[in-house]
Amino acid sequence: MAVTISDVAKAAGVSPSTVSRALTRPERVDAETRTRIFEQIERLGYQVNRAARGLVTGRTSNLAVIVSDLANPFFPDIVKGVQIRAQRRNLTTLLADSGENPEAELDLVSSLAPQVDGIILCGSRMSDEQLVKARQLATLLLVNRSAVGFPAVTVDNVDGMHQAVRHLRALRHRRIGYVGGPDSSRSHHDRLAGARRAAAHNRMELVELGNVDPSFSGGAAAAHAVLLAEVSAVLTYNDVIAIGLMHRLVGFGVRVPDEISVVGFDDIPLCEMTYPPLTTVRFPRREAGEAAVDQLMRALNGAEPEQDAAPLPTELVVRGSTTRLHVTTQGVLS
Amino acid sequence: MAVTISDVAKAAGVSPSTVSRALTRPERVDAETRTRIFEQIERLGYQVNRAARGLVTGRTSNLAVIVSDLANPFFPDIVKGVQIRAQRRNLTTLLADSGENPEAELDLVSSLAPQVDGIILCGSRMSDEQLVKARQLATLLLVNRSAVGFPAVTVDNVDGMHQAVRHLRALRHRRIGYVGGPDSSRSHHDRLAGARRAAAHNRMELVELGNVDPSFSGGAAAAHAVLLAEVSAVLTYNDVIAIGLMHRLVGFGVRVPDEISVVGFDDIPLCEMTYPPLTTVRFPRREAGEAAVDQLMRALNGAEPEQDAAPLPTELVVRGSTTRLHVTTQGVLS
DNA sequence: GACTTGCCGGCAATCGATTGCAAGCTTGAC
DNA sequence: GTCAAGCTTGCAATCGATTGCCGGCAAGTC
Repeated sequence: MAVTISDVAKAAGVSPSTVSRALTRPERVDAETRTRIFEQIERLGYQVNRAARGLVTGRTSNLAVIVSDLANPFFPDIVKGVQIRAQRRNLTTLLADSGENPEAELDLVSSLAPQVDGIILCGSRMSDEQLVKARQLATLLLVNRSAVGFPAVTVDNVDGMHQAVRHLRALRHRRIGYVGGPDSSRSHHDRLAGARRAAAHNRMELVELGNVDPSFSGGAAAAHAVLLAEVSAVLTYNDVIAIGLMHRLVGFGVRVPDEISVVGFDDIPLCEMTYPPLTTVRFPRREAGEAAVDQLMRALNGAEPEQDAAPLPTELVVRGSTTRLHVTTQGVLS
Repeated sequence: MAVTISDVAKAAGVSPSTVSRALTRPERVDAETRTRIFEQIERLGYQVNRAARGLVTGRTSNLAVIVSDLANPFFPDIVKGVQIRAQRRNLTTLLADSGENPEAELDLVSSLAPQVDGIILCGSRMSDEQLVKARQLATLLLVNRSAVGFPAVTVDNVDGMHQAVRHLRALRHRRIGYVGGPDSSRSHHDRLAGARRAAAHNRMELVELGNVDPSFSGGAAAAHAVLLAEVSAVLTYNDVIAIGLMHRLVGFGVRVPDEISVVGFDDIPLCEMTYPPLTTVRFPRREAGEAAVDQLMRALNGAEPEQDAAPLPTELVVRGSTTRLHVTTQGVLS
């Protein structure tokens, strides 16, 4: 069987309590005894039994991440960020997939709650009421979603859009479109607001092209609206929409970026694999994952959610789907 | 605090042992008592404390999945399959990412081992020796990798390639290429063998175009070899390579599929999003994930790995990256 | 030299389940 | 009517840690 704390105690010539103390409050045990204990721990390959520890402390040293869809390329980097930080803190990560279903998400929270110290909700689809219920079950932390009174990790969507618009402005575009995401999404509204403000600020015309499902087919479906709007460039709610849109535009024989420039949001790995590669705004996913663990731990230690951390910075990534506008209508050729 | 087994016992007017028995061996307790107990469990919302149970039974009811890279679109569906089956069996899933690093993978196994009943290794990068070491730490199950004496879930790579080759044959191709994956990969060898045999069987010429890294850039790097080989169609080790290859070919101005047909393997979600969409062979990932849990449980109950389950079936998915060969060289125009 | 103070470490209770053993009861056979 | 067999249930030990409490000892104070 496995090595227990008593084995170590016997080998080091102390009582089990002392070994336990050496592990959990090292300063409470004499330096010499401590090193003797750690030598034996090393030699015997002792590992704490987390079940036993959890039983008495009430803490599991587990944390859960719930994402809406594992296959969505947006999430892996967030999860990786979480894992990195969690590992450093000696926490184990459980990962669950809600399948975009708010009820399933709430069920997951309730079934995961007893097994974890806290839960990180990535892009939660739950309503505010459901969130409140969920909070009674476990300590929560939201990523890329915010609700009053909940600790959250957010990114600077508004500034990201500013950068994108400025980029298009520099490339001489004047009339641009925005293909929106789900109306229920907070980040959609932030991004739209950012686009509006930046367009106004740069004296550009912004055509709002409605909301679509944040999926490949949603983006494809927006192609008609984009063409009808006669814009020379399009911003989109996210990369997946942008990629679907480009796909359909190319299918129509429209040249990207020569006839229409396209800008995504998020910078998922796919962006480099499309033809042309997609210009986009980077969402700092790994950083968000790491920050999530830190904030969750802070919340577990009783911090107020009021101390909302500043949004994480975003950054424009220029690739091949945007280019300088060739003005031909007025006879000006660039 | 949480509801315990004693609370339920008190409420139902029995001893804690009886409640425990009702939970773990229902047939050992009187039917009437049992229903009384379950009523109280329901009413009080009792949930077993898994730490406490684990402490005495030695089982954690946890299982781990280790993948080489979470961001690889190949894995999510496998993980989903695992989660579905695990949930049904009341198991919790831990997910870890080895970052393609065999040593890190072994470390993960050793740190996860005490917390789980078994570990599912997806496309493990470990050497056979490392696998043997890992086996001493935990009960293992391999997915998409095989090694003698280890229980594994595999798919029918050979037949998949047969289907792909037959497809190209029907489209009149006669001289085709195969861009290989890592030489260390078992499935690469299976797929190559399948391609060879199928080509011979269909009287086609198979040009082996070497091995590349199974990544987007690996695929792109193979473009020159493909062009030099003067083949009219290419099979690839996997979809990611195929997509990288297509990307580069299009960059060279080569029309896909008109000049060269391309076939991938795996059927990752990306295949539908490329232009043209990629013809490929479906790797039944969700099914593999589900089978993995079942087989792992069988292994935990002491089954012999000899009873190797049959490989899961693969299936050709025809999309837009393959087309009928237009024979122009001999003056024959179709 | 007596007494206070504080560090160090052991004892024993505890967390919430499971399970071997045995007692009590019912049932049925002889 | 007695006794064996079998079913149901409770008692108490156990899993492997943590932690409050207390005693022993050394150092420091007056």
